[in-house]
Amino acid sequence: MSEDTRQRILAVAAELGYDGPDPRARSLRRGRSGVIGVVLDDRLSDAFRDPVNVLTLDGIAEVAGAAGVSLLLVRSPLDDERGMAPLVDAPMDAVILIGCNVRIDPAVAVLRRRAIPVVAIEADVIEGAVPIHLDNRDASHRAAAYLRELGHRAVTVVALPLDSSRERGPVDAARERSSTAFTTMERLRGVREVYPSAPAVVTTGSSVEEGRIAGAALFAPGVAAPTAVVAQSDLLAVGVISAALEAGLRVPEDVSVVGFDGIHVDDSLLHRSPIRQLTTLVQPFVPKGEAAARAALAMLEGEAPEPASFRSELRIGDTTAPPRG
Amino acid sequence: MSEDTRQRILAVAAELGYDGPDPRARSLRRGRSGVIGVVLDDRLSDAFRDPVNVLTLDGIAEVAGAAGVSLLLVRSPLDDERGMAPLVDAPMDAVILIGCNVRIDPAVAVLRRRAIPVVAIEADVIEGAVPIHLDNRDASHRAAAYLRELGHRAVTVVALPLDSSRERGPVDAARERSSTAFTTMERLRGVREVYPSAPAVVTTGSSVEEGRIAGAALFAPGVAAPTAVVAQSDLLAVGVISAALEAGLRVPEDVSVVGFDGIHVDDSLLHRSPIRQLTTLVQPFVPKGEAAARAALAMLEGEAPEPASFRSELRIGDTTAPPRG
DNA sequence: TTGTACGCGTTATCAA
DNA sequence: TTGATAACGCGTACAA
Repeated sequence: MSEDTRQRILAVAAELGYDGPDPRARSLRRGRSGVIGVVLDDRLSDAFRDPVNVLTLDGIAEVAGAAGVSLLLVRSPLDDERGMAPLVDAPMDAVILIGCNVRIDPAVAVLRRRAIPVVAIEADVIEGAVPIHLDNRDASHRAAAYLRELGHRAVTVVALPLDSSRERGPVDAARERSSTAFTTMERLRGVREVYPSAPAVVTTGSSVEEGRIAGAALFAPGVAAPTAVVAQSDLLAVGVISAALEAGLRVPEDVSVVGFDGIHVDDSLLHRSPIRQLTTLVQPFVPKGEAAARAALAMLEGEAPEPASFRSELRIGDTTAPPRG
Repeated sequence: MSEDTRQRILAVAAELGYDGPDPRARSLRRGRSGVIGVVLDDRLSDAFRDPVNVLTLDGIAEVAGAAGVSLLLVRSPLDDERGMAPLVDAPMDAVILIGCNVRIDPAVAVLRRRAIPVVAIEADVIEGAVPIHLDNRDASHRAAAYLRELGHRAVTVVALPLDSSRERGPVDAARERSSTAFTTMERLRGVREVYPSAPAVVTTGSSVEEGRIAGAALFAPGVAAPTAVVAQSDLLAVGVISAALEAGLRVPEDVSVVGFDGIHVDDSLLHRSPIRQLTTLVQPFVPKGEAAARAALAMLEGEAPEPASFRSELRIGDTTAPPRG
């Protein structure tokens, strides 16, 4: 356009107090909002307390940020119909599901019909969602196999939640069958492949405190304590260790503990013991998040998304040893 | 409407594959998107690494979540004109600025004209923004006064970034004057009220590694080392301590270190020393975030927002002691 | 109770 | 290069 016209327009615009395009109208017209939704399972304030989520977000943010896309944090829809509102009402071009234990098929169905791309991290197979996979089952199998090599026979699993009800306590066949938490079940199955009858107790979430509670029950006087515990997260593992120490047991001499995740663990209780490094399965959080974001962006561009698969490594620390006697 | 009509409508809707209201159109028409933007200063992936941001987000998420509002994470606009795009393009009903060192007045001006409420946490006075205040200056003053009581004379400040350029190195009058980082300057001024000529070195951000780099320079052989260091964050303090230990100095016998924030600190280097608790200024992150979110929600409802002011407490740990001799 | 028309602010298209 | 017009999908107000 001519400089003349340009100036005239700018003048009128300024006079009218025009502040540039309105994002709402723009996104209506273009069908794009420049926003990727990230669905977290917990209350956001809980989610931020779990390094697993934060590290995964880290990877997602890295890729999304570079593409000029913002992240919308949404809590996983409750079973409640009305609870689905935030997910359905929020303007998003794509959605990434992080560790969703809750069954959110109905919500995903809505997103599908809207042609909103969905990427699912470590979820069960979801029709129409691009999977980002982690070898939860195989990795747990390897950890269990390691304990078997050490000579352990009595192994108990301290598990993540089985479903959104989040009841604490021992896992029985019925609860297992009705579980909606894919990651929890995969990790449990991996251990059962080595220890078919290993008992499991479920917690209400991944935290040191929950691990401590579960551990306190395991190491209570008068109960036959396991010689090894497979915790389904590092936070739980730290809690279990702490409960063991409080019960007067030594780790790893009296009881071995394995974790999962490979986060940077900090707990003062550990530091009062000679333990320096947790035996755990180290998973690649950041690359996982990056892959998820890349898949989401690819789908936005109409390209074929790339499913991705990641592998965890067993890191031998000093919380595992052969059983006594 | 009659049941008859209702059924007919539902039938047609299903037939046409209607999936409920489109969020984009709905938000255009209603002028609301149900989204609060949270502006962070760093790349999001860096921001997630800083517990300060995470804890503040924690508080925001708590309140926002309860109100059914989602959070949109946006990176602070670069000085670059084009860099403002994400902030201006994203559909948001209100904006919370977290620790913005960069001068974002232009962006805020746009938001103001759009009548988008702005809440600023620990920012300099911004026209039209509701302030959430922390006693950075007074708190730093108290920490410095404590060092003075102990008898320290040679105190150096290890500072957060002064501006978006983020150049490492000593702070001179010119750089101080041109600083855009309000929090950094307030904390520095607090110390200077007690030690008017205390030298300061600036880092590129709040991290253990940056603290280590700054500390390494302070404790280099042949340089007159300070007897006390005021670090402007706990992460920096940990780095400084670690550098001191590496330089063969004992903390607090040879050098005292004060932090800021009161986060849960974890660093294996510390645990190889007898240090158990950092002397630091503990600030109420979560309440601060909650207050910010409440202010944002209030403005959305057209109510008068409540500015808030928070106070930090000096927590005496074992990283401070009288100077030698 | 039901149907219809308009406007929210853009952007895309087409004609001049 | 410029100007006019339609359509995105919803909510609301008004008329039938």
